[in-house]
Amino acid sequence: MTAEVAGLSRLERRKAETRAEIIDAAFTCFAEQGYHATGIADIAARLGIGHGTFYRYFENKRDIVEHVVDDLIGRIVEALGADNAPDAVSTLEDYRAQTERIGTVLARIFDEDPRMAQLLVSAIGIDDAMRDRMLELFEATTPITGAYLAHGVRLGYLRADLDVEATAFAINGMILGSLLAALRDPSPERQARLSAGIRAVMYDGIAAR
Amino acid sequence: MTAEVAGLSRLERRKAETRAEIIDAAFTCFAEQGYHATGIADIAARLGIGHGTFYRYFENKRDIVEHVVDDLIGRIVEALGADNAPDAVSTLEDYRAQTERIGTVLARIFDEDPRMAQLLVSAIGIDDAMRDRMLELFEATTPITGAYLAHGVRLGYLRADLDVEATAFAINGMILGSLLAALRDPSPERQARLSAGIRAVMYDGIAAR
DNA sequence: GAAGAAACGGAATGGAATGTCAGTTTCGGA
DNA sequence: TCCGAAACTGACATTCCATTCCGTTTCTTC
Repeated sequence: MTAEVAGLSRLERRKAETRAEIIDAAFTCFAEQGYHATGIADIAARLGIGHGTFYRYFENKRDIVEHVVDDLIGRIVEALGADNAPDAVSTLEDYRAQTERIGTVLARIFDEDPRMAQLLVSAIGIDDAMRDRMLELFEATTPITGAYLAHGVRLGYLRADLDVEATAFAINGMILGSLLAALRDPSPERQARLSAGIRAVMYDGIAAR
Repeated sequence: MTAEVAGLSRLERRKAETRAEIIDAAFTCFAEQGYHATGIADIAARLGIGHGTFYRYFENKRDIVEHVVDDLIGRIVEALGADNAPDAVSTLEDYRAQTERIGTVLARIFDEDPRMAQLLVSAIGIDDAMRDRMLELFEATTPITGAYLAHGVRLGYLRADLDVEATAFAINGMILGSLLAALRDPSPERQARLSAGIRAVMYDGIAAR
C-alpha cells in the first residue's frame, strides 16, 4: 500500500486540487464577465480542460457558483476574524483604533483582489435565492457590529440611549457604500478618505459644536 | 383631416399609450422575476398582446430594460425634487427636519411600490453596463447630499472641518443600507426606526457625551 | 363602403448554452 | 510490462429564447 497522508490517496488529493482550481477559475470568470455571461465552457477553457470534465466535479452551474460564494465569504470572515473580539476593547480610544483597523483590513481585502467586491455585487443578480443570500449576508453583519456597540454602551463609552440595532445597520450601510465606491475607484487614497469620513460621522456627528 | 391635439393623431396617442403599457408590464415582470428570468413572451402575455408586437415598440430586450430603468429613476428624482432646495434651510433644526422629511418621502416611495427597490437592486446583475449605471446613480447622489452639507458648513450650523464629499458618501451609504433592509422587511415601523437611527448617528455621533 | 396602409400575432428561425455519453487516455498496482 | 479502473474529452442532443417574417386583422381616409 502506498503512503497516505491524512487518509487521502494521491488521487484524492489531486481531485481536491482540481476542484479548488475549478472554483478559482469560476471565481475569476464570474467576477470578470458576470454570472450569466459566463458559460461552463469559459471556465473549462481557462483551465485548459474539456468542459465535460467540469461535470465530474460539480453538478451544474448553480452548484459551482454556490461553492464560489461560500469560498469567498469564508475568506472574508477569516480575514476579519483575525481581528480582536468585541470585548477586547474598553475605552472610546480603543474602539476608535479598532474601527480604524477593521476599516484598513476591509480596504486591503478588496484592494488586493477587486474581483471579490465585483463578485459579491454581481451575485445579487444571479437569481432570487442568491439575492436573498447576499441580503442575508449584509443583515448578518448587523449583530456583529451590534455586539461592539452593545459592549461600548455597557462600559459607558458609547451613548446610553443608542438604538444598537439601528445604529449597527447605519454603520454597516456606510461600509457598504464605501465598498461600492471601491468598485468604481479602488484607489487606497479614496478608500482612506471615505473611511475617515465614516469615522468622523460616527464619533463626532456632523453638527457644529 | 381629423382633430389633432398637440400635433398627435389618435393613432400616435394610442401608440404612446401602448408603449407606456409595455414599459409598465416589463417593469413588473423584471421586478418580480428578475431580468434574466423574464422572457419577452412574459411581458407580452401580461398585456395580452402577441410577443411579435413587442418588437414594433422596442428594439430588443436590452432596449426595454433601458427604458424601464430610465422611467424608474425619473419617478424617484421627481418625487425627491418636490422637496426643498439645499439653500431653503438655515438652521440645524431646519436641516434636521428636512432630513426627516426626505427620509419619509423615500420610505413612502419604496413602501408604496416595493417593486422599485427590487428592480433597482436586480438591475445590478443585468450586465456590466447596467451595473455601472446603477453605481453611477449611487455616486450621483453624493453631490446632492453634498450640496446640503456644504450649505450647512457655509452657514455655520455644520462642523467647519467636515469632509463634505466623504461625509455625503457615508450618509448615502446609510440610506442605501436602509433601502436594502426594506427589501427584506418593508414594515414602516422598521424603516422609521432605521431612519431615526441614521439621524441619531448623523447629528449626535455614537460617543457618550 | 372600398382600398390602401399600418398594426398585429404567433409560427418559424437561428443561435447559444447546458448537460450527456461513448470512445480514448492516463494511472496505479502487480 | 501489462491490465483494469478511473478520469477525461468534445461531439451531440436538447432546450430555451430572442428575434424575424409574413399572412391576417384593424384602422383611416376618401
